[in-house]
Amino acid sequence: MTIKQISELSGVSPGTVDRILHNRDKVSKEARAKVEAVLAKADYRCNIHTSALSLRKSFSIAVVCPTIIKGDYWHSIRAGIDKAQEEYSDIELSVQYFEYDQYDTESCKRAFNQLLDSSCSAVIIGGTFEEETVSLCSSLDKKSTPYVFIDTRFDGCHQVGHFTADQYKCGKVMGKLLDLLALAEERICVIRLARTGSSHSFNTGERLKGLQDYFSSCAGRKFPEEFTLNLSSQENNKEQFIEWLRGNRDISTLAVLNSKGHSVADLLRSNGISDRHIVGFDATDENIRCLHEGTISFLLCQHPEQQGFESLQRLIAYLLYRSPANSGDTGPVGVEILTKEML
Amino acid sequence: MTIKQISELSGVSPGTVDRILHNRDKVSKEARAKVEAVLAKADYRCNIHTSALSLRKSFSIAVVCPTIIKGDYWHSIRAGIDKAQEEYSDIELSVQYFEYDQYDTESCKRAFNQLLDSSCSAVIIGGTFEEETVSLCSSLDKKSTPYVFIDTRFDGCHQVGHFTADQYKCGKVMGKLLDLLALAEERICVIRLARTGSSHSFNTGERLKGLQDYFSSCAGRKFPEEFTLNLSSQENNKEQFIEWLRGNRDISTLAVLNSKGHSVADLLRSNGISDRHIVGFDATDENIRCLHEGTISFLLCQHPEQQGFESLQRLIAYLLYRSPANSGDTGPVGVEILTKEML
DNA sequence: CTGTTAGCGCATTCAC
DNA sequence: GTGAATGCGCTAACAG
Repeated sequence: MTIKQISELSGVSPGTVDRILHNRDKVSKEARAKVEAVLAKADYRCNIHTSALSLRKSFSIAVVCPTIIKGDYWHSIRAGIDKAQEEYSDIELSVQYFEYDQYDTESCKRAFNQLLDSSCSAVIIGGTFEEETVSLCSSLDKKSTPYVFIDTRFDGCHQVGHFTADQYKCGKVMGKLLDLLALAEERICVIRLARTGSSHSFNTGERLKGLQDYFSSCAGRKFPEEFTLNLSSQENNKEQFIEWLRGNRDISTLAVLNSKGHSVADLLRSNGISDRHIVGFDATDENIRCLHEGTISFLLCQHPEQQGFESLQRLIAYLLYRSPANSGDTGPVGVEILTKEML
Repeated sequence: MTIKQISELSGVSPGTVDRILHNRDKVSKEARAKVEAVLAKADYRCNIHTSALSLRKSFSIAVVCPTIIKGDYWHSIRAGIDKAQEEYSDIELSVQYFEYDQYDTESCKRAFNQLLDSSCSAVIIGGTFEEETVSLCSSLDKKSTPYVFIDTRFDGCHQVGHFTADQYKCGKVMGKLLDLLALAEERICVIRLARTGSSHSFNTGERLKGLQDYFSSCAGRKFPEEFTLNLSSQENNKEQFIEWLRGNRDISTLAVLNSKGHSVADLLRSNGISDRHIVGFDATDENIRCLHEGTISFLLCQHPEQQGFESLQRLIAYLLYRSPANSGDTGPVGVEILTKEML
């Protein structure tokens, strides 16, 4: 079913049909009536590719995100974005990255300002710092530049889409895995990694909530305890942790709520502790290595590639057709459990 | 980079460039040299959509598969095929299904013959019966009709692609889950569902192998035992099974190697047995219900939708461009672990 | 307000 | 052997 066919069926010109479809210009009531009558039963669907071909618009997409490190989370997201660019190669897209140090607010501000100076048609935001990100969004709103969120979301923004896993569910699933790994009388510990800045706070918070809720509804099991570990500066904090583990052999199972599971795994290994289970997040190269080695038992993964792909896909649809904002969840991307056996 | 640009850069006409790109006609050495020089550094990639637009070919795809039941495995595959058809809606595709009863060789033969009578451009094969499928493939080979396999594969065929999870790995993963669910002193039982016909034998065989290999390398754990359960005819076989379970309370964990986990779960429930764990395959509606109810602990899932999507995508690429056969694995689709908490 | 036309990238046909 | 012309579905600009 093409525009031409519609026009023939309704006795008007293709131009008019196009005008009605994209409610571009003023159209007479009669013409509209005739065309819509045909449209009602014809299930016409616009061919996005020929449409783009004709529009021959070119879009520049900006991506702001934490520094992309090979084999890391945002590296996979970029892979997904690349794939989408490939898939829609008939649409002229240029993608520019603005990376920032996720532990440095100033670097983030700088990246955001650069982005605002560059003229871009749409933005993919991988935000870390709430205040700065919200401010960025309101600037974009003013310029009516559409944007989507990946991984995080903040309230009070008008994003066109939002791509992330359901972190609360992730936490629940993690709870179940921990529950399985630890025998009834053993203890579970959630390791909170101290970090400069408020990074990932929303996601890890949701995960913790899910985890706790799992254990609340779980009779006959001690509630997991928490340990705050500082991997960066104070050496003695690490040693304290190791000592604590040595002194509490019944702590059999450790949860790491962000992608740094490998750091904990390596720390244990370098101290000759090999009788604890670790469950972590994200299939980064380092974490995969630990899964291989057996120092991590389970990894919970989002689908970063899919997130990247769908983000760009969403923006393209929006740029071409202003298709409805769908600002809520865009079909929340799922969680995946990864084990050594799957590698 | 367009054909026109290439032609300008190399000082020939677009027609000639096209001839060279698709090595269609005889082209003079000089022209070829000039164009290939430009091509070498220009990384031209044909725009599949405009290409299809111009070719305005229409393809008819045939799908042969076991009867599609709503909420079942092949239903999801069809969803993926539909999605691909949507995504490539600029290419005129008609998809026709030939379903057969997977427990009835004759019905399968009938479907295969119908398929061969219908003239189609390519085939997606969800085979069950080896002999019949191999024969179908050789008929298709003779007509040089390309085909891909979903879910199963048989040797001696010349498929253009093959979309399935790695069943051996699935088995290993299942082993790990069973190992986790059952306490050290408890026993694990693999339930083999007796079925008419040789259905799914390859897949379940691979799964069993993986499962066994997991436990071989797993010290201090009894090897899982097997029970062959006949759900269809003999009532006493079921009762025997229930009695056996009642008499062996240390059998805490049951594995079902195909998608019928829900049948076992329901059987236990209707007999008031609720202290056993079940691990099964495939996220069918029935299995999902059991996961919800808590009667199934884990489901291992392939990505049937993705398999369907990629199958059609692969065929399109092949039909349009005879792109290299890639008859091996086409990036084996992964396995996924599903739990109640993810729902 | 509406029909006509040209052109996007590509493949084919038809003159040369 | 090769270039020019045409049309696929769609949009935009222009002329009525």
